[in-house]
Amino acid sequence: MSTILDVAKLAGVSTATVSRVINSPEIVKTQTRDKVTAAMKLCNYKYNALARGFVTKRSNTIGLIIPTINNQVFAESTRGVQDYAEQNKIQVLLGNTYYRPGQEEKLIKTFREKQVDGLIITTTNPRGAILKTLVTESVPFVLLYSTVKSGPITAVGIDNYRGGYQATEHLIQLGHKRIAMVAGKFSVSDRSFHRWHGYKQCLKNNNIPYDSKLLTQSDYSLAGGRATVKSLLSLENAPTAFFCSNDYLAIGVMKGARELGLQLPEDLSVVGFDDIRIASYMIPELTTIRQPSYEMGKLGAKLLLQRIGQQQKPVQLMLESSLIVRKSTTSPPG
Amino acid sequence: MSTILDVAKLAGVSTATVSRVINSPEIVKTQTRDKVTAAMKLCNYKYNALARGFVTKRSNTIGLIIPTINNQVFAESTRGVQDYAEQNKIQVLLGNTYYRPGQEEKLIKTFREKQVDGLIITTTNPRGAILKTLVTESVPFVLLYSTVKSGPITAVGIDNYRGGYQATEHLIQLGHKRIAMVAGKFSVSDRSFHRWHGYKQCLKNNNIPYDSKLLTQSDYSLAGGRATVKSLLSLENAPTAFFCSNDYLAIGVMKGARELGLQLPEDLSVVGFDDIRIASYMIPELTTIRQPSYEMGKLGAKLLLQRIGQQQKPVQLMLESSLIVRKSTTSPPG
DNA sequence: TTTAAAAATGTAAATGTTTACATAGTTTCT
DNA sequence: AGAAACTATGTAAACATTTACATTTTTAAA
Repeated sequence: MSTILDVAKLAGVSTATVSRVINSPEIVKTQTRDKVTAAMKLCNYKYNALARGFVTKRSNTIGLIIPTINNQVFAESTRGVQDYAEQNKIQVLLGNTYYRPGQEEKLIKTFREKQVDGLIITTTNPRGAILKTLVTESVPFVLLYSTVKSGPITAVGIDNYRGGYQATEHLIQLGHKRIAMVAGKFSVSDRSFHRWHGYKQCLKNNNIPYDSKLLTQSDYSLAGGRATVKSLLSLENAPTAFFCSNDYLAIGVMKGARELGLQLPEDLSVVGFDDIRIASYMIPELTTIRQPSYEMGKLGAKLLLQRIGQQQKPVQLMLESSLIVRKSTTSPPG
Repeated sequence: MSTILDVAKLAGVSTATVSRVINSPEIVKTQTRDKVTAAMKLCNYKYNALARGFVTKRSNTIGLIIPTINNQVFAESTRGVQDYAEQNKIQVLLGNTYYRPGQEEKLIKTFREKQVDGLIITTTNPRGAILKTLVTESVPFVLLYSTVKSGPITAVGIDNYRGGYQATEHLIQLGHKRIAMVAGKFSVSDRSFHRWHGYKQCLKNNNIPYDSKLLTQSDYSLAGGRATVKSLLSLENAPTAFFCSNDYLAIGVMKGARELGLQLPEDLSVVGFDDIRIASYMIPELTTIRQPSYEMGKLGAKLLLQRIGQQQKPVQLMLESSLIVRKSTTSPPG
C-alpha cells in the first residue's frame, strides 16, 4: 500500500504538500496540485484516516449506544443520527446494550479507546456513575430519549409525564373509568415510570381512584403485551381500556385481546406510545402518542457536533409529543 | 491524557513492558505486572486503540453496509453481525445506502480509509465494478442477502427463486388461479427479481398462464403495498391472491384491501416474505416465507472474521427459507 | 531594478503503540 | 561451579500523517 511519501517522491514534492493537496487543495498551486493528483492515481494511493486520527486526535467517528436496534423507535433515531453525521462526514459506531446492566459502561469504554470524538447515548440508567465520569473527563456526549431536566448534561427527550397524561386524558374523555396501564419494566427505563406518573396524576385530577392492580410491568415487546392481557381482563371489575408504554406492547395487547374473543375497539380501547410506522397499518389503526424519533436523533447529533467543535453550554431540549387519535379507542361498552 | 510512556516512567519499567501487560499479561512477572497496573490506575491511563491500529494495521473494526436500518429485516441481520462481532471484540461501523446509487461505493471508500478490517455488504448491485475492485485489492468482505451463486466472492443468502416458488405453490394448492405479484422494484434489488422468476416458473409448472398485468413493482414499504392494491383489484378478472416481495408490502396490501371493503382472507389471500416479528401479530396473521436474517448476519460476520484471519477460500452459502402458513391465506372466494 | 509582501513549498518533529532483537537475570542440569 | 536453556525486561525503530516554522519563489509596489 502506498503512502503519502510515495506520492511525494513520485510527484517530486514534499509530504507536506501532498497533505495539503488532500486537506486544503486551494492553498497549493494548480500546477503542483495536478502533479500530485496524477501521482496519487498512478500509485493507487489510498488515504489512511486512521493515521490522520492518530496525529490530529480526531477520529471523525462518534459512538451511538442504544438499547436495541430491534425496536423501530431506536432504529428511527439511529437513522436520524446517521443522516446528520453523514452530512458532516462523520462515521457512526453502533452498539446495543440489550438492556444488560454494565453493557453501557463497557461500550463507552471501548468507544473511548477507539478515540471517538463523542457519544450519543440512549441510557437505561441516567443516574449512573459513568455519566458523571464522562462529565468530569469532559467527554462530549448527548443523551437521547432523556429524562434529565437540568444539570451539566446535554440531552434531548420528550415530556414522558405529559405523554402519559395525554393518553389517559383521551381515554377518560371517551368515558373510561377503569384504565389499565401496561408499562415496560421501570427498572429498565424510567421513561415508562414517568409515563405512569402522568397516568396516575390524570386519574387523580379526574377523580378516578388509582388501583395498583391495573398496573403491569413487562418486557417492551409484542410478546410482553400479549402475555399481560389475560390477567388484567380476568380481574373482577376488569378494565375497559389499556394504556401501553409503547406500540409493541399495544400491538401485543390487541393480539391477546383478539385471541380472547374481544372486538376492538368496541370491547377494549388501546393506546400505544411512540407511533412507529406500522401503527397506522394495524387493524384497528392504533391510537398512540407520537414522539419524533428521527428528529430526536438528528437533533442529538447536531448538538453533539456543536459540543465537539466549540465548548457549548449543556442544554436539555424537550421535543413535542402529540396524541394521534386513530381507531383503537372508543367509548367503553354499555 | 497519559500515555504508555507515562505509565512506564511511573512504574519504573520500559514501554515495552507496559505494552506487554496490556496485551499478554501472562508473560510478565506478577510483581512487575502489579507495579504497572498500579501505575496505570494512578495516572488514569486510557488505552489508545487508534494508535494500536495504526501500528498493527488492524483496526478491529468492520464496516456494515445495508440499504436501510428502517427495514426490520436489515435491523435483524445487523443485530446478528453486531452480536458476533462483539463476542470477538470487534466494533461495527454502520452505513445506510437508502438504495441511492453510488452510495455503496462512497461508504466503501470511507470505511476503507478508516482502515476497517473487512466489510459486510447487503448490496443493491451485485455485478457492480466496486465488488470486483474489492476482490482485486483483496479486501476481505462478505455479501448478505446475496444472489451470487459462484465466483471469488464470499456470500450468504437464501434461494429467492425457491422462496417465490414456495409462496406461489401454496396459493395454487389453495385453489388460486389469478395470483398477482406485488414486487419491489427490480432495479433496486435482484432478490425480488429472483422471487418473481420462482413465481413465474411455478405458474408455468401448474399450467396457469402468466399475465404481466398481474405484476407491479413498488417501493419496499407499507405505503408501496397499500398504493398498489387498487389498480390490481380493478382489473377485469381480478386476482384472488397477492404474493408480496416482503412483509411490509404485504401489510400495506392488507390495509389497502381492507380499505376497499374486502374481508381477509376470505376475499383476498396475501403472502409476504421475510417473516418479520410483527407478521404473526397482524390480523389476520400473515402467511409468509421466512428467511433467517439474524442467523444470516451472524454467519456473515463469522465468515468475514475467518476470512480476515486466514486466507479462506470464498464460499457461497445458502440458508433455508421456509413457508410459514398462517391465517392470511385461504381458498379463493366461490 | 530593488524591495517588500504574499504565496507556495519544504523540513522535521511529534503523535502512542508494537515488536524484533538484544541484554540481563534466573533455573536447571551435569 | 559452570554451561545451557529459559524467562523477563529493555532498546529503539517503525507506522502514515499533520503542522509549526523555515525557506524559497512569485507578485506587486516603489
